[in-house]
Order: sequence, then C-alpha cells, then structure tokens
Amino acid sequence: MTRGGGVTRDRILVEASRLFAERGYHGTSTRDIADKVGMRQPSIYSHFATKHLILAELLDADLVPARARIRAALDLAGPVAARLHAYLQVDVAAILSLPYDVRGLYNDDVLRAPELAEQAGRRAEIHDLTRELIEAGIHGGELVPFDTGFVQHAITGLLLEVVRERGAAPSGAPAARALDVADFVLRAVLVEAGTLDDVRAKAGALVPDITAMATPRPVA
Amino acid sequence: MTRGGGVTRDRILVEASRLFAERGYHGTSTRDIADKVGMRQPSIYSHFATKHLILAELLDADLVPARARIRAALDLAGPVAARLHAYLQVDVAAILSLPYDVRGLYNDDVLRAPELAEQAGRRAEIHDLTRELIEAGIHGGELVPFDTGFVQHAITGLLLEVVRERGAAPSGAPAARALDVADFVLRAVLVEAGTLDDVRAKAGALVPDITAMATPRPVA
DNA sequence: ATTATCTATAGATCTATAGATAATGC
DNA sequence: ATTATCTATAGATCTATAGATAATGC
Repeated sequence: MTRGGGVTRDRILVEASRLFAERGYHGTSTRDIADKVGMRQPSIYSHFATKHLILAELLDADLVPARARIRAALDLAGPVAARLHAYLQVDVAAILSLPYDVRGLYNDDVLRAPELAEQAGRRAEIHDLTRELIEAGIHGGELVPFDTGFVQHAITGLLLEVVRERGAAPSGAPAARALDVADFVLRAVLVEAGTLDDVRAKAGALVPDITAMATPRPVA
Repeated sequence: MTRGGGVTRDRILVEASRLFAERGYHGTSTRDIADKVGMRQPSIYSHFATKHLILAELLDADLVPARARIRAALDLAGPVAARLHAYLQVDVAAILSLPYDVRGLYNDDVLRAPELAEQAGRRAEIHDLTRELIEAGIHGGELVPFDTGFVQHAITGLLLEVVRERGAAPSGAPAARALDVADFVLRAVLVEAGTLDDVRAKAGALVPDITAMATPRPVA
C-alpha cells in the first residue's frame, strides 16, 4: 500500500509508546517496535530517520498542546485559584485522553539526551509558566506562600502519577480523576478553604475557554 | 587491597546510582560504572553477580527502611492526621538523606523486570500500607473522602518529584522540604482546615517515635 | 589460601545503511 | 516515477565468563 495516510506511522508511534512504558526507551529496540507493528526492523526507518525521533514526536504530541494550555490559563483574567483549578482539570483530562501510552515518556534520563534538547526546552518552559501562575496567586494573597518551585514540582508529580495510574489505554472517563487532581491541589494551596466551592464554580466556567484557546485550529 | 571493608562495593553502588539517574538503568553499561569507579568492566563482577543485583541493592536501601516507617505509622495510636503528617516528614527526610542518587530507581519499566520482582513486591506492600492509613483516616472522618488509591498515588508522585528536585547529592537540609510535603498533603486531605496547627504539633511529637521504630538496631 | 583485580573474548545484541523488489500513481 | 517494504550486513556495542596475576592473611 502506498500513501496509506500515515496509518503505519501512527501504529509505530502507538506501539513504541507502549513499549517505552513497559521497558523504557533504552530497554526497547527498534526490532521490538517492528515486531509489534508486524514489519521488519529496518522498515521502521522508512518512517523515522532515527529512534530518537519516534520519542521526540510522542513527547511533542503531549508538550505542544500542554504549553498552549498553561499559556491560556495565564492569559485569562480573573482570580488565579479558578484559573489554576480549570487548568489542572483540562490538563489532566487531555493527558489521559492521548492515544499514546505516556507513562514512559517523562523519565528524566531520556529527556536529558542531546537529541531531545528541544523537547526538554518545551518542558522547562511549561514548568516556568506554571511557576508564574502560582507566583501570581501567592502574590495576590489567594494562595499559601509555599515555595513556588515546590508547588510546581508537586503538580508535576501528581500529573505523572495519575498517568501511571491510568495504565496503557486512554482513560474512558478522565473527568473524575481530573477533578480529583484539581481539588487536591487547590485544597493544598488555597488560603481560604471555604472558598473552594466558589473556585470550582468559576473554574467550571473557564474550562471551555482554556480548551478552546489550546485547541489548534484544524489545518486542512 | 584485600578485605577493604566493602569500600569498592560502596563506590560501585554510589556511582551506579548516579549513572542510573543520569541515563537510566538500561542506558548505563557496566563499563560506564567501572569507568567512574576507576576499574575495568569485568571487575564489577567481583562484587555483584549481575547488573540487576546492583539496582536491587540500591532499591532495597530505600524500600526496606521505608516499609518500616509506614508500618510504624500504622502501629502508633492516636489521630490518623498526625500520624500521616509525621510519617511524611520522616519519609521525605530519610529519602533525601540517602547516600545514593535515587532519582533513577523508580522508573516503572525497570521495576517490572522479573529479576526485580522482590523489590516490586516490597514497593507494592508500602503502597498497600499507605492506602490502609489513608482509609483509616477517611473512615474516622478526619480525612476528606478522596479515592484512597488516588491519594496514595498523589503521595507517591510528590515523593518522587521531591527526589528529582533534590538532584544528585543528599540534601543538606531536608527538613524544610519534608515539612512542605507533609503540610501540602495534609492541607489537601484534612477535613478541618483549622486543625492543621494542632496536627503539626501532635506530629512533631510522633516524629521521634517513627524514626526510632524504623531504625534498624545495629547488628554489630 | 584467599581475594580482588586484570586481559581476552564469546556470544548476543542494537542502530542504521545499502541496495533489491514489489506495488501503486500518473 | 514514487513509495514502502524486504534481505543482508557493517560496525559498534553490551553482559558475563575463563583464566592469569598480584597482593594480603594465616
């Protein structure tokens, strides 16, 4: 079949993501991937010039929309608490809905490879923007003055662990877990515990905005 | 030198832990480790029968005391909130004080290897006991009824991320970050936000108990 | 006599390239 | 004419073992 619309390419990405999650990037050979797809090992190279580029594309599938989401949360107006709550909901739901198994993507060791410097940079940028949002909330007195870096790491840790919990398949009902994460973080950092219901209500109104701002317009 | 008291063996463990953190277990060769220690690659095998056993020993250095800590927290009497707060403090401080670079140890993919089944079992046991403590707190009305598994994953994610934040060297003042983690989690799960100061005070009193119960008696 | 190191190497990988073959598009 | 696959393979690893050598303990 010629011009299959990238079906084989997509299958390589899906199977590679599963194997990376199962055995890690270094523990997965191009032969392993080819076997799962049902082709010979060198045929992988008809679709990707190097093994690193497979991982880079998987990372970008998560990182590029994730960066758009945190930017959207920063660009919106209104209380930080509601924007943070909405951002977390949208972010968790989006990650849990990806067609790939993202569990193996964020092992720091792999991201430190020079071939993935661009992706590492994107991730650092997301973390910077997250700290910026938290800092605004602390400065405005809405959020408890934890160390900003600590809160960013806490959020990252929560996201990674929720991803590990989901397992291989995209989650059927990610909304419930997304709300758990948003509630957990806001309960931890909100100064006025009594305002959580209000924060949730305002956040609910912002969710469509963030989703819309972070959804790339269809190219075709 | 004969009978060096295991100095070389210890150096292998330290250097291996750093390399595993930097490039991952599969991305680190026994030659890489030997180079750092300053010996030839096969000499590693005078101290460890297989490469997996190096990782197993590093994992156990964390897992065995960690299991003792969560057991201690479960065995103590009194409110769950204070015990959970104390446990988190002691646990974070202990992990941050380990002489190894623990960042690379808990990538799920490596733990799934059959050679590390024993360590995977220990880790699962720690997670079970953590869920048990949380469940007791929810049942007693002290903690918000989040999904127990979610809270356990949240704690695990926080711990892993704090470890990544610390970097390669054992942290000089782990107590501050330990308190951050304990506060963050308790704020997130405590029903009565106003009782946090009281929880902290009670937890402070429990810290020495957990530490004592989890410290193995010197064998010699 | 025991222990830790060394050199040399077997045997099994792994990534990536070269070049042939077959199938579709124009 | 273009594209995706295949077979074959180069060249570089990687783990682990065999067996020699040197240094200390008794």
